[in-house]
Amino acid sequence: MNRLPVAERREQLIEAALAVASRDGIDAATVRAVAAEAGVSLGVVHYCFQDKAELMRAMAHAITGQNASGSLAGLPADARVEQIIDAVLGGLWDGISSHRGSQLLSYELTTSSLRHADLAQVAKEQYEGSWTAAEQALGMIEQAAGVTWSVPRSDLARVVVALVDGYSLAWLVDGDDGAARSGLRSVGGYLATLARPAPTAAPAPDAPHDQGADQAPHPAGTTPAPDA
Amino acid sequence: MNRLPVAERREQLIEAALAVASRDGIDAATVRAVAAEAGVSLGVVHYCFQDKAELMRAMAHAITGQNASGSLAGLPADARVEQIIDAVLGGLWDGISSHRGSQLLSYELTTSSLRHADLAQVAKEQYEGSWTAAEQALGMIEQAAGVTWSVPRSDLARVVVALVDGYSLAWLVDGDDGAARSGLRSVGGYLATLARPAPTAAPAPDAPHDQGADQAPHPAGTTPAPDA
DNA sequence: GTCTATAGTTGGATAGAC
DNA sequence: GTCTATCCAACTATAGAC
Repeated sequence: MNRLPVAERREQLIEAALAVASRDGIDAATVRAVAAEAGVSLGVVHYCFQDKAELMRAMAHAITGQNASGSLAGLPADARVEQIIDAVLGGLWDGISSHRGSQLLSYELTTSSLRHADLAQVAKEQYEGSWTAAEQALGMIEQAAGVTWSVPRSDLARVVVALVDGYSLAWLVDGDDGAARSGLRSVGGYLATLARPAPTAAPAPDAPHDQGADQAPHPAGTTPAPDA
Repeated sequence: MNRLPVAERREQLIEAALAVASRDGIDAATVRAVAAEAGVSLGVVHYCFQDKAELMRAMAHAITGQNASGSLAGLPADARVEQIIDAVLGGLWDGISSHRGSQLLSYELTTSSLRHADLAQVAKEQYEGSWTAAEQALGMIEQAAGVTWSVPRSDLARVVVALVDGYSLAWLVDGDDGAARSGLRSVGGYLATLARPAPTAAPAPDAPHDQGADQAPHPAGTTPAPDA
């Protein structure tokens, strides 16, 4: 109905695609369905996007962008490593569990990307983004808690992403929010195990680093409580 | 051409479906494609299966079954917990990484199951099977190493499955086998952290117990998603 | 039991009117 | 720029010949 500039029309269609695909699955996000969702006619979509793959790529780009944005709000300023890690993982999980459809769509996009050459870049961008975000979060934890990690940050980021992915999938299947939360909490305890007091610069003023002590590879003492 | 009893024909078609879907993706596993792969005509498939969903369910059942089969061969008899865990995770990973298509198909099946009521049971069965297999594997490690876990075995099973899922997804995307292996190894160290010497029975020095030849084995896959 | 033929949908993409 | 109309391909499913 309304005549819009192409750029705005594209945004509108991307949002419509996101709505349909999150709600009904990636297979339901046909060009027709997206057009209907946006209230435009079929031809409009093909006018704005070269083909369906380009629309899907744009949708994927939009969803990874929004995932990256809503994560690290205010960290607890003065707190022990465990608490900070808990807060970060908790916030992350809140973002995931409150958007079930989007989360499932993300996995659908990943698998589709791995099968169709048209979308080959999508999965790589998703994980590049996830790993980078996790690394940044780990960096923020370092600063906030006055610690460094005893393993390379990139390796740790990979563990975190893998865990969150794994727990997300399980939660999508069985819907057990409690199991996911307690599982993540217990893993947070493991992460805390890998933290060491920062060597050079003075740790945060009001966060004495009694934590983590100097431990060898397997500190049997600090086991993550698997559930609470 | 050949006239086969329905049961055998079904087996043949299930294998054809598995071949097509592993190779070209779940969307490519159309009734036509499966019929062509099996070398039969279109009608035959509809004669053996009520509809496409039933074929997909049968295929899913077959893939979770085969995932369950190929896992815990001989464990190292006399070894420390770390080594035993390493061997189990390593064997598990070998099974996964040598069947990329099947692994990816598992995730496709999970997401499809979560979207289509026809396949609702598939994902639940996949994870029930994975969790059970992981618990059994943990039990075998307990016996082989003479330890018990300091957290409930079911919680631990969930962690293991989540980690393997997460690393599998990442590996499907970036193909970095080394990162997956070293990540799993480091996680194995974490698991060892949770082992305690078994209280009652003496931890027999050399393989005291029967190897579970009839055991169902490991975690199969699911799907991926990016996180924040 | 197996095949051919075909019905009946649905989806991607384009042409051309306005 | 937008809409209608249409083409063409692929799919599920069934009917009916053999």
